[in-house]
Amino acid sequence: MTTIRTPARDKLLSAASRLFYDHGISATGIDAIIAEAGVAKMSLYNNFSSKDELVSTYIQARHEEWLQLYAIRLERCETPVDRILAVFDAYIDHAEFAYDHGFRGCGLLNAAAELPAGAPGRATMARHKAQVEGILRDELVQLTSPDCADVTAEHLSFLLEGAMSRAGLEGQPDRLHHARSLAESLVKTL
Amino acid sequence: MTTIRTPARDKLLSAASRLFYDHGISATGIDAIIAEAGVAKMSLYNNFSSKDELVSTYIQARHEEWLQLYAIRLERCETPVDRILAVFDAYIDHAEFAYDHGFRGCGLLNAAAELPAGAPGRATMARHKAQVEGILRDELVQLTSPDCADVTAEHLSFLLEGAMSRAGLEGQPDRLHHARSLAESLVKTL
DNA sequence: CACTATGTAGACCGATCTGTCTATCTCGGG
DNA sequence: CCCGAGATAGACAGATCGGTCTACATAGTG
Repeated sequence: MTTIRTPARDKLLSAASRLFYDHGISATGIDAIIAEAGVAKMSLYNNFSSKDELVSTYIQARHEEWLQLYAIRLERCETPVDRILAVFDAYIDHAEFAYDHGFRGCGLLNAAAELPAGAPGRATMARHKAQVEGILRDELVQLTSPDCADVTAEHLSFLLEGAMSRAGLEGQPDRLHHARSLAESLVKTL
Repeated sequence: MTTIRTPARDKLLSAASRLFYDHGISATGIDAIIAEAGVAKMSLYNNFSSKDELVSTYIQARHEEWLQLYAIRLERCETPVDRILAVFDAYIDHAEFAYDHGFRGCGLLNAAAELPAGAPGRATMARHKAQVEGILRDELVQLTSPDCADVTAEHLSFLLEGAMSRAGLEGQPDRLHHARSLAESLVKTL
């Protein structure tokens, strides 16, 4: 089976990713997506049942995209401190990747901002951020007590998300580098 | 001149504030705003030239709203440490005020998430966050060296914004209280 | 070759969007 | 008392939205 599979779905998802990130979700219409993807409208509805499903897929893809970015950084790590700072590096990678065509901060957080209070999508984002905090805590317990690891993991998460927000507003990743050095000195005193 | 002024504008602005915060900006239509305000459509266009101008006014109002919240907290402060923690308290006040009808994090950040990369509105938000950081720095210089004040003000800003993001995703203000205690122990070691 | 998967172009639908306009009403001040 | 400012309800316009449908093209597999 040498099937090349369907490229239309991939073209749609990557086009939607660009547009959703750059302009926001509800500001991005179906017609803009299929034009960017260079694909017929029916190809969208053959691969996704609705725009909502495309949005959900986009959110899921962004989540896995970050995990991938982190996995790459992880390969070159040896110590727990390395692996903690690799989380910050992965955020920086994401920022610098988006920098050319308009850095706007965390795509997941921006997407969440367009969802009403009870929406299931918001819980997905909360879980993603909790997972990042969990990664930090898992490394920190190798360096200190469980209680201190909990507190410090949350502290580092605040540094990450806070710096990402500020960096997104300013359109440049400097703040994330500052957060990384704050994290470094914070972790090295444990 | 005992003119009561125009109440329609105020009704519109407060209705728009609620809806913009709860459901997002582009998800909130003109018709929903005038229905919530209990006002005719022409009253909107007599007071605002377009939805965009209403949005700008909303953003400006949210900014001043926070300054007001902070000013109230400030009255009961005596030391620089008090005034630093009052910033966190003002954030908590905002969170708990919104908690009943669906807390969704910082209204300004959520609004920024719907604006494209170069939009002037995003610069307004960046300035607001820089102003908060400036308030923190102005208090910190009374406690430590200017260089250390710079670094610590940024650190505290990250704690604020990071905790606000996490709290917004989770729909409850716990994270902000955690950020406040982190800030407290951070500042007390200066 | 013929079959089937998938993709294409574009007309089309009903709903909703922002914004305009008109005609009427209400009410405080001179 | 009367006038004018501001508010009202609602029809209306033009654009855009998400989504459906049809008819046709293409390409890999038996």
